[in-house]
Parts: sequence; structure tokens; C-alpha cells
Amino acid sequence: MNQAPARLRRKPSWLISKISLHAHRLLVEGLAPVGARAYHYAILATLEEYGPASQMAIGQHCGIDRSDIHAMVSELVDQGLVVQAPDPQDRRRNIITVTPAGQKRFEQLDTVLDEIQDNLVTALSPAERTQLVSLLTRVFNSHNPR
Amino acid sequence: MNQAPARLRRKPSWLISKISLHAHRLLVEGLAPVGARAYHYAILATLEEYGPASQMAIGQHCGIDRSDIHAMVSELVDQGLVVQAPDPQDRRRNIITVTPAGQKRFEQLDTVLDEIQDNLVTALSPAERTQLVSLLTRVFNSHNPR
DNA sequence: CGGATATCAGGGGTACTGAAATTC
DNA sequence: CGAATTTCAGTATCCCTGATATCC
Repeated sequence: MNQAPARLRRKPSWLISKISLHAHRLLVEGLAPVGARAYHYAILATLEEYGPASQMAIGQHCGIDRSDIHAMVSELVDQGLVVQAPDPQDRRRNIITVTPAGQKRFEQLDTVLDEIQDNLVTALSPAERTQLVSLLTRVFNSHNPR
Repeated sequence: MNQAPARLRRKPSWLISKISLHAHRLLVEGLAPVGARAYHYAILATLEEYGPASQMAIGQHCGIDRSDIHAMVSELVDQGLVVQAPDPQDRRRNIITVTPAGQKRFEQLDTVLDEIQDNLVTALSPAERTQLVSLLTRVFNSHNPR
């Protein structure tokens, strides 16, 4: 794949797809030793930033499908990292709250994740990394308006 | 997802993964009307650039797994876009060759793909698109050496 | 023999659709 | 009633492992 055709190598979607796949491998490989998954971090980060939230809200914030949220949250519940409780104001909702153990886990995963990011963009200088994130953020925002 | 937590939005791997997912949706949506798949283009582009090649070689060039190549190439054979013939020099190999119809198809898909790229990075200026591709290429190359 | 190629069977993760049950 | 939330069943695609047959 080092010799991918120029027509492919020039397409942003192809580059992004291949880098995304590699990033996924780095994540799996880096998180396996601590028994975590990337979406564990995404859910914990959402709860950290926005406080206790319904499963629907978590999914909307970090881009997880409604059908997948339940199993993912259940894994965190089983590990004692979050607790689930019905919302007394609206009994359709399950309110998910981070436990102290979940808080510690989040900080641990944040460290691991940052190391993985370093590994992923190791070829770029600090200034270039900032620029890449800036460009990617604008592309992302243009497809996720407001 | 417009309001993803900052901890997530800052991670290159998260941005790339979400953009990759969106790019995939654009590809599926853009290629469905012409009955094509992204890997059809990847295979045709490889054959265009390197000439007739074995399935193994195609897979290595454009990053398709050895187990998946056969079914993908068969789709192109069924559509009359490529032909398959055993290599007389090495009868283990199936040499895949683009047909005139495949050549036309490749040019058609190239146009469609370029429109999708424009759509994907529509938020960026021409200079910024070049810069993004440059940064992504360096990240890609650092993980696919030589 | 070792090594490479093609092929197939199957697993696992991810994204998604459709539908049901519950509650507002 | 319509709409929102949770939950589950099932589908599709992609990436990957393992095994087999064939051939160099």
C-alpha cells in the first residue's frame, strides 16, 4: 500500500479512510491492555463535560447510534464506572452518571489516548499537528452544522 | 454531535474517524446511482496505473485484504469491466486486466469521485485542501514506510 | 521441502433499519 | 393522538484469522 496509485493517494477521502483504519488499530492495541474501548472514553468524556445525561443525549453528543448506546453503557455499568437511574422528571429517560471510579478511569484513559494521538501524528511538528486539527475541525463542522 | 465534548473534538483520531464515516456515507450515496462501490474504483485505479496485475498485487497496492479481493474482482468481472486469466508464467496467479468498458467506467467513476471530494472538503480553500492532503499524506506515509 | 497465491469459511466490530414498549 | 426514549432483532459492510489447495 506504500505504492498506492496516485489517483487514490490524491483523494482526501481515501487518505482519511486509511488513516482512520490505522488509528482504529492503534486504539484497539493501546486500549486492550487496560480492558477499554474507544467508545468507553467517548461516553465518559461526554458525561464529564455535560454532567449526567440520558442515553439519547450521550449518543447525540458523541455520535453513537441509538441502537448501540445501550450495550455500550451497560459495559460501563458492569465495570462500575457509571450508574443508571430513571429520570424522575421523565420516566422514559435513563440518566447516566459517572461514579468516582469512572472519573479515575476517564483520567487514565485520557492519558492513554493522548499517547496514541502522539503516535498517530508522530510525523508532524507541533505546529503542523495544530494545523491538521484545525483543518479537520473545519471539515467536520461543515458537515455537522450549528 | 455538533456539541461533542472538547476532549473528543481535540483528538485527531476522533476527528479523522468521524470524517471518514461521513466520507463513506458520501461515497455510498454518490456511487449507488451508478451501481458502483468505492473498492471498484480502487481496483480499477490500480490496474490503470500499474497495468494488468495479480489479485495479490492489487490488494497490496490499494490496501484490500487477500480474503476480500476475490469477491470484489468477481463483481468487476460480472460487469465486464475486467477480465481474469491465469498467468502462463506462473499458474498460481490470476492476472486481472481492464477491458475498454472498464476504462470508460474508471473515467466515469473518477469524475463522480472528484465531485464527492469537493463536497467533503467544501469548507476549505484550494490552498487549504492542498495543505490538508499534504499533512495527511505525511501521516499516512509515516505508517506505511517505503 | 519452503514459500507464494488464490480461495473459502467464519468471526468480530461498527453502522444502520425497523419495530415494539413505554412514557410524555 | 403524535412524539420521544429505550430496547431489541436483524442486516450490511468491512477487517481480519485460519485453513486448504495449488503451484513455483
